[in-house]
Amino acid sequence: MTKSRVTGRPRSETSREAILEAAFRLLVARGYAGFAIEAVAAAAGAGKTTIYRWWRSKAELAVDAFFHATQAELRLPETGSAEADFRAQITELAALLRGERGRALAAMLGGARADPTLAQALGSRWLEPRRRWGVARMTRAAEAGDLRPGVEPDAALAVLYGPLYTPLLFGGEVPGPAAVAAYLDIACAGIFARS
Amino acid sequence: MTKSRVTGRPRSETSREAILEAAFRLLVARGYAGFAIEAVAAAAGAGKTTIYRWWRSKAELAVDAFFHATQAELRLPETGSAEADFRAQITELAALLRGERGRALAAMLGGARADPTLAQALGSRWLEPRRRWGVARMTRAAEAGDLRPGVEPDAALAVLYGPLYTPLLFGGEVPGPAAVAAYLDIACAGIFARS
Amino acid sequence: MTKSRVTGRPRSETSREAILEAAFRLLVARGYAGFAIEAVAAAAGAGKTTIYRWWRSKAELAVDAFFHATQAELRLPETGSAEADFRAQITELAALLRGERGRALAAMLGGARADPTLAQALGSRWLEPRRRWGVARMTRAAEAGDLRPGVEPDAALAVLYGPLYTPLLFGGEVPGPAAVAAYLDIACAGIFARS
Amino acid sequence: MTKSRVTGRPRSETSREAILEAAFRLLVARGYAGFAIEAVAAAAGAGKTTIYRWWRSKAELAVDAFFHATQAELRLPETGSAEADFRAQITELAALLRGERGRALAAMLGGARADPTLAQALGSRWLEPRRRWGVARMTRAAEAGDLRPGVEPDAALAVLYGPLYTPLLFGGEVPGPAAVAAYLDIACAGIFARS
DNA sequence: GACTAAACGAGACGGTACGTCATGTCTTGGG
DNA sequence: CCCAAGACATGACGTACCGTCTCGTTTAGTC
Repeated sequence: MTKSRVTGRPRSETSREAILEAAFRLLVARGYAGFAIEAVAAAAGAGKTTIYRWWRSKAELAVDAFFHATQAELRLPETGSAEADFRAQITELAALLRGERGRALAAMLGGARADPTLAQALGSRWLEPRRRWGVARMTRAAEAGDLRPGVEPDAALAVLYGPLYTPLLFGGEVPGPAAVAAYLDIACAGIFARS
Repeated sequence: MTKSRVTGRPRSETSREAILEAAFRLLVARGYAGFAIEAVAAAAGAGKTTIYRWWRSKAELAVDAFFHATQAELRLPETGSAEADFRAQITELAALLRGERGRALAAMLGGARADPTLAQALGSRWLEPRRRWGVARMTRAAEAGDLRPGVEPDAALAVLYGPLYTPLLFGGEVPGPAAVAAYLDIACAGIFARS
Repeated sequence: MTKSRVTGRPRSETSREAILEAAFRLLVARGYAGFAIEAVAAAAGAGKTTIYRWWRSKAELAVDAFFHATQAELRLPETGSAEADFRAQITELAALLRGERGRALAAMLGGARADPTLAQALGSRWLEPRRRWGVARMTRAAEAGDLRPGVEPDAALAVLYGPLYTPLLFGGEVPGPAAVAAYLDIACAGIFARS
Repeated sequence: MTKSRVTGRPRSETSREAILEAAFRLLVARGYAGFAIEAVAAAAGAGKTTIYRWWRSKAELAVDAFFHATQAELRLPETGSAEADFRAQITELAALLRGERGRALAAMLGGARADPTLAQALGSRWLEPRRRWGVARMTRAAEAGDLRPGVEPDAALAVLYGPLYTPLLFGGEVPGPAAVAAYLDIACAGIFARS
């Protein structure tokens, strides 16, 4: 239990949101390089001190800004068919990555190489929840006998999600719906048993 | 036809190599963030001018340093079986990425998000040659009837290579030999026809 | 007629004294530079608001703190001999300036250059009363025929007090008793008629 | 003999002078408080780095700026009469202190209380040379029998110069020619023997 | 063997952003 | 209405690199 703070001026919610929104806009518009704390402060009409008070690093701020804009927007579906669930989720994810959020995520992924704390934050807040759902769903599919024999959940997830993220590395575009469907056809053929 | 330069002191090969080696070492040791031109110059015992004379940007220098260390080390194999060729090449690539070169490449991939010229340089010098070989090999396999029906070469390559690069994005480790084999089993099952 | 304030919590005398004493201690210990409002508030266990409510500027607070510590400690003597009176008063003043109060005064004199309100406050509360007494005493001495011919009171006071304060300007120490006596010998020889 | 530097781009004299002049102007116009390194850099069209490269502190820069504007303008006279020498030098000094240079010096004297290095710099570069000349001249006068008996050089100098500097402490004006003459009459009467 | 001309090391230059600090104002809940 | 606590916008601090520039010094080939 954290000791609840009772004295002093409370944190300004207005300022917090202005900062997160300015940060997200800068991230989208100018990439992680142009994402300077001073620029965020100026754009948000906030002081640098306020930013440093609440976010320990550029990394934390970037991740928070991303999630402030993304929220719980992504569904983690659950139908009868594991293949349908993964296809739906990945298709939706691809759509998100093709938009502003994708630009922001790509920008952060760049910064993540230079800043391990950003990599870790992204891993624990973005990747890990999806991964947990994926492993669980894949395991249930295995128990239901829906996977081809010898398919390990980890490897299957790598094959399903890897092709989606890779273009972000080399500055390419996230694949469009047709390309996603095409690679999912292949990946699913390798993973799921056909009745 | 550019007029051939005949007079003046010729470029110092010693200096060029010292710079490339210092750059590579810094890239590996401190990531793209710690990869400062001033630091490279100091480590190489060179002047900043010399670096800026021969490399237009950090990006170019980084890429050159990477290839100076990597050379033509990667084989693009050619046996009777497309599947065997891809598995061999990807397994070898995974081994390279797990070493120093992988660290350097990961560092550059980070910088590439902030610096489009680096992304482009990496794309054209690293990714594209491999991709060309991959497309050609995949096309020949298709013509030989080795692919499952409906498999497009682009999508197949995405499924083969994507899982390898993705961990670089989130700060993870490049998969080890067993993990590579496991995901290749799945990917190949989706791509190649079984006799 | 000011309307007497009847409602609300009355001003805390405890807090007022804690602030003045903390201010004086900081002034002595760390000079005008280290004399930060935040530091005073922290040392006094007070809020910054309380300080700003009651003192309009650092200058006012410093002067108040100085006089809170000094009070009416300095006698303005009155014997038969003007020379004796001035020597006594200046000797006593020198002793005071060599102690904590001198350190505080010196600190404020520094701030006074940057802050005219402080200079003015010091002038009107510290210098002017002494000066008034000095002019009056000197005038009476002139009327009594105790001054050398042509000696103007203002100039005489400048010669008497100037050597005392000057070392504060250049970071030197206030002169000790012997040095004070030595310069007073000279100054008095120039001012007072010898019977 | 300092080792002469032979490599690298030589220091820009243009930049050095622009900085010193901007610093002096700011010192005169806005006091030591408004004398910010950033403001100097902006006004001089220089980078902050350049200032920090050549001046270790605000203090050093201020003192250098003052002397750059003052140069060897002050004569240290030498005639037959010690009294005439001192009167000439002090009268000239008073004139200087009443002008821009006086404003700058006053500003620095304020800063000196907060910054001991400034006090020291001023002491060693401004006060000490004058003091050395004063002690030497006074000693020669003593040997020539020109001083009243019992007059110590240090005390005599304090009486001569103290009244000139003291007004700087309390924000007052440096005395005008008439006031200087009046106090010098008194001081000299106490110091010099009359034939 | 002197001359020419480009490359070299060194490092100073004007800048930008960093993360920290103190200022003076404000906004709470509690006394 | 006062108080403490502390968040807020502002703006200077001193540092680290950026990419450009100007030096004096090699180090070839050409006359």
